[in-house]
Amino acid sequence: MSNRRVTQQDIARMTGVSQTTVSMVLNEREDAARIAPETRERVLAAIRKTGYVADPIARRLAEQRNRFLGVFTYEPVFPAGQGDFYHPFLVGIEECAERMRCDLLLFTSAPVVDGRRRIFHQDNRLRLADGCILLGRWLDPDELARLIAEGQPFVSVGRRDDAGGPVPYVGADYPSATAGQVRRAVELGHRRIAYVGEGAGAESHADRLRGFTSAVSEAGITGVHVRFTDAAEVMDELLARDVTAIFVEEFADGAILASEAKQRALNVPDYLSFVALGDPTRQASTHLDFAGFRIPRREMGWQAVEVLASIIDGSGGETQRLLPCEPVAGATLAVARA
Amino acid sequence: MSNRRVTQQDIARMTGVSQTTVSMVLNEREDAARIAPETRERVLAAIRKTGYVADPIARRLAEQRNRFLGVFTYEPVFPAGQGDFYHPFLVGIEECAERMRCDLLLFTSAPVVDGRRRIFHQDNRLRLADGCILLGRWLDPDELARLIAEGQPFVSVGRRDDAGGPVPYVGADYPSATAGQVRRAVELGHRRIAYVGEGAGAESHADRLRGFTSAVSEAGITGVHVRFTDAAEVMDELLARDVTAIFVEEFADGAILASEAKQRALNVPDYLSFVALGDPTRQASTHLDFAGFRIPRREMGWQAVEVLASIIDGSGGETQRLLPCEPVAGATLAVARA
DNA sequence: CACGTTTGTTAATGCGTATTAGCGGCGTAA
DNA sequence: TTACGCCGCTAATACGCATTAACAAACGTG
Repeated sequence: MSNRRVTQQDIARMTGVSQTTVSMVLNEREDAARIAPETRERVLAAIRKTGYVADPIARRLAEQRNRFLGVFTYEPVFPAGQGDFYHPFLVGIEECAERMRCDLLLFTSAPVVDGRRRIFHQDNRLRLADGCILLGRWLDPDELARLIAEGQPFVSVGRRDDAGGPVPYVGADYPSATAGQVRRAVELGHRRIAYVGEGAGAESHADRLRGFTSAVSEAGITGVHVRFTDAAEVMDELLARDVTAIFVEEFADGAILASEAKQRALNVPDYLSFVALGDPTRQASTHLDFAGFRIPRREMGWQAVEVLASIIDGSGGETQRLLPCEPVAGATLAVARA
Repeated sequence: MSNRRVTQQDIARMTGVSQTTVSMVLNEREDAARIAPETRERVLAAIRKTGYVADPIARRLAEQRNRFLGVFTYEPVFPAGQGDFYHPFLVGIEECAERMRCDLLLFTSAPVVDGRRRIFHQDNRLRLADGCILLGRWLDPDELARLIAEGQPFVSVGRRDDAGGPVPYVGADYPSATAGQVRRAVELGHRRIAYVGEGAGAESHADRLRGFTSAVSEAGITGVHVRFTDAAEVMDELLARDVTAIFVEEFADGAILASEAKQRALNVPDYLSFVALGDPTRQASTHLDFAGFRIPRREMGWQAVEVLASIIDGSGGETQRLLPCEPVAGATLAVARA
């Protein structure tokens, strides 16, 4: 028995019609050609019997689409560690893809160079999909620029700066969310607050710092920006600057700083308040219920697929969306100490 | 300006050679044909100038294989809930697929009928992949039989009974692992032990009970099989039967029964020992460190891809593998009470 | 000089699909 | 009777690449 895939030609031979007729029946092209109901039934019967499915590769070559949505991540899609940051995005992506009757193609074949995957390489398979979702804290601007230049349909999950053109994205509105937390702190009497983190590099970090800075200046209070290095060192500096509330870019750093505070017998939140600007992205163990906000990751994944679909079928519409983050009251932000 | 992609034909025209020559240069087919170094350089120069990349679609069409591995699950691949049972399998699958330079195709488009997805349906896209990994506690025997009958390359993660023929699988050796735990209990003086669970239906359940039963009879002790209904009810029965150790098929049921024991002030493990036959598959919160074994889920995923690859390229070899489970000492199995 | 052999290149073909142009046969109106 | 349109279907082609067979030219070898 031949292991070859069944083709339209096979179906055609079985039913004594031409390959064209089989294609017509499959695509229900009533406009292009009429098929006698009797013939159509014969063809359909053969298709059912053999379990024939159109080869997506050939189909894409001929008609330029195959109902595949590509998913590219710089790290493995299924991380071995816990605290899986990508997971909620993928839940949303899968849900929307399912609704659109598309299959998900994970580009696991992308080779790793210098510790991370690359979109463009010798055997670039990106075009196997109709369009592509890009996931990752940071995306290489050069690769983004090339995607845009080549006109490949894609959407980034997370806001991206222009890269030789506007980048389609569905991101979280970090500036507003961060500013909201700053205002909350101000209402609670905080007048000297700190931002601990890079505040640069990845767009998501820059956005947080931007929201922080503008809200601080608007409220007329003092904002301090400190990079995270060593817990003791950072804490020394923050205390020296008489800060009453600490905004951490990374949840995990917040957990570390809070435990440092505990070691020094500084009460959280009475002496020192904490705000975590988003969900944990790294493994972080803490019993604290951090104040901050929740990134709508599932919704972001869902909407990214929506935007991608609109790009693919050229229906236009806004290709850059910022989604609001849900504030979390938490238990680490209290009235500022006297 | 035309937005069309650059093709080999374009390169050929630019350099005054044939499309074949361009293809030869690209694939470095020294064996098939020799290219003059001077010609090769001219072609390469044009390629560099235009930034040409081979169209993967056309390439796969000519090569007659996709380098897609399909992944089918009856439930969504990315479950919304925590305690994600599939995840470790997928980690292994992805790792191996990456090594084989294959992409993963998730059949998210499979429609849900009667509360679960089906492999076979109107618009069956299974053949889109070169081969397919099947994931799930339970697989429909009819669908398995059809897969075999149609000669579709596939591998099940988890042992499956014959379905009109031997089913290729990579499973966990539940009988041995369970028997090992029984022997451990016997060594600790247990003489009346219970198996709580279905022990039938899914192969993984039947396998556990089989291992339990044979080890019990081999040791000449008394084994009791009880289905899990209501915690109090089950506990009544087990105590009435004077059981000293409880083997639970489902981790979550073990957690429930242990808390029932605690309510009755029965000490675990001194009065009552517990063995969980595998990792949690449902959400289960417990502070107990259960005795039992660990299912090598990641390894199973990895090896399933290996077996699938050997089936696809027809290199033969064993298509049914059982992997050993790592015993876990835990803290719930102790010397039997007097 | 007839006859291989090696070298560099190309024409032709196939992969599986969608699409376009058309072809006979038939009925109907001019 | 001719002209025209409709019906049901098919031949031919394009898509971009890889592969195979073949070919022309240069180069020995007896």
